[in-house]
Amino acid sequence: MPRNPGVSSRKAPKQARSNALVAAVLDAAIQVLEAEGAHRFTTARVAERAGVSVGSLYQYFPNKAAILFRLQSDEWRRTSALLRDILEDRAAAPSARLRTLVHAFIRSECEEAAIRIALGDAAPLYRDAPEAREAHAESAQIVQAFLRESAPRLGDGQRLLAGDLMKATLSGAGSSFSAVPRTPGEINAYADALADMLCAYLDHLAGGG
Amino acid sequence: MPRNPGVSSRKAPKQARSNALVAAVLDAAIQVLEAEGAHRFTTARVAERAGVSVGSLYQYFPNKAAILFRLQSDEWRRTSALLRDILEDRAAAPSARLRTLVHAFIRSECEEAAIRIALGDAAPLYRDAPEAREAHAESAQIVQAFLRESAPRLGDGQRLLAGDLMKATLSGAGSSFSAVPRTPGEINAYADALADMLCAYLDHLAGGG
DNA sequence: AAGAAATACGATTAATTCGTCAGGTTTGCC
DNA sequence: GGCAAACCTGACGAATTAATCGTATTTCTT
Repeated sequence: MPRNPGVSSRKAPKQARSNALVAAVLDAAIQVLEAEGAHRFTTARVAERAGVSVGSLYQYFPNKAAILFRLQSDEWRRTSALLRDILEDRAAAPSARLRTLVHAFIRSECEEAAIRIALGDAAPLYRDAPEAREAHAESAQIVQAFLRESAPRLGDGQRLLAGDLMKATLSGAGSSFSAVPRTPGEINAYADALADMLCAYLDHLAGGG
Repeated sequence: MPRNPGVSSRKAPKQARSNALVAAVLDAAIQVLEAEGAHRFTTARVAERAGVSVGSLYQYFPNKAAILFRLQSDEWRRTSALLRDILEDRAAAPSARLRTLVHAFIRSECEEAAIRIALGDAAPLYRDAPEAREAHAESAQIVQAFLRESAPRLGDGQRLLAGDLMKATLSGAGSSFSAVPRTPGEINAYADALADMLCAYLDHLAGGG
């Protein structure tokens, strides 16, 4: 779709003010995205909100997509950390961890729904960037480790498949659910139902694999 | 986001040539979407590909979003029909129907992946149209009827929740899976895994509900 | 065949957008 | 102070786009 001109930093900031500028730009980007939507997200608006000039912005981001990619990238990193923190806690039973994860994930998905929706709308702009692939690999590995522990009798192929499916289910059900504003009660009930489903599947895998 | 100017037909075609024109436009729209992506989907390109002028196009569609909404609407109708055909066939056991549905759905999702991805990318343009709401209600009702039959002991609230969850899972897992090209073998394996998961959940609902 | 209604055309307008570049300003250092 | 590197600025060019409207053509009716 749009070109794929590399989405990494143009140059690294060296002085304090340029670091502050990059931070201000990213902050402003979130605000613009949240307040105006993906459709009105322009470098000019971001620069204005950040209190800098477009020229400065383009000194640290090669194009508009790079800003969006950076935001999405940070988001992915936070999600990976969440996965790791919860799924690697071997003090709790696997199904309990899974349930905790689902609740935490759905809650966070709903809290920042506006940003995530806007970022999703902008996905066509950065989706095909080569830098995007590795981001998913990390969370996939965490899920694999979890499955290796909680369904040890599963073959490698089956485990890869199951991991992909669980990841897709979590993120698909999450974004579908958070597309409309939700009350805390709804969030809890939905997360419980989703946890029921994933736990039932985990049992199925561990048992009759 | 973009205005919400109503997305219904501007006027109904009355003569044969105008009916043909509308059909040609819709056909061309699919081709443009598939060949160029949502990002390059313009009324001018659609009109050119259809062999008509922009002016004619705007006589039957009030704006660009209306064309996209129409395509998505047709897609939703086909999916509803699929749901109904498979889930209402009371000759087969519920879990068998569910498995059949998952296979059919995932296969169809992969067959027309390019269109669906492009249509999804364009979703911000028509998502907020009031006409969109009722489209989902129909498929929700079909799933509710299925659950009323296959998990009769479930309370109304639980059933609504479970139905939403199953719908979200199906479509979320489907679009996530079809985001990359797949071989028939992969499609089968994934559909089986997803069916396993949904069937395990259905058992859970019917049993310990 | 003639008038009315429906349909088709496409140049044009007004708006928006991305990203650049020539030149000014600040910082750090001797 | 004075110099160079880093940094900042914002007007501007080039491109794209959605949708209109005055005019021309076709079809229907009588």
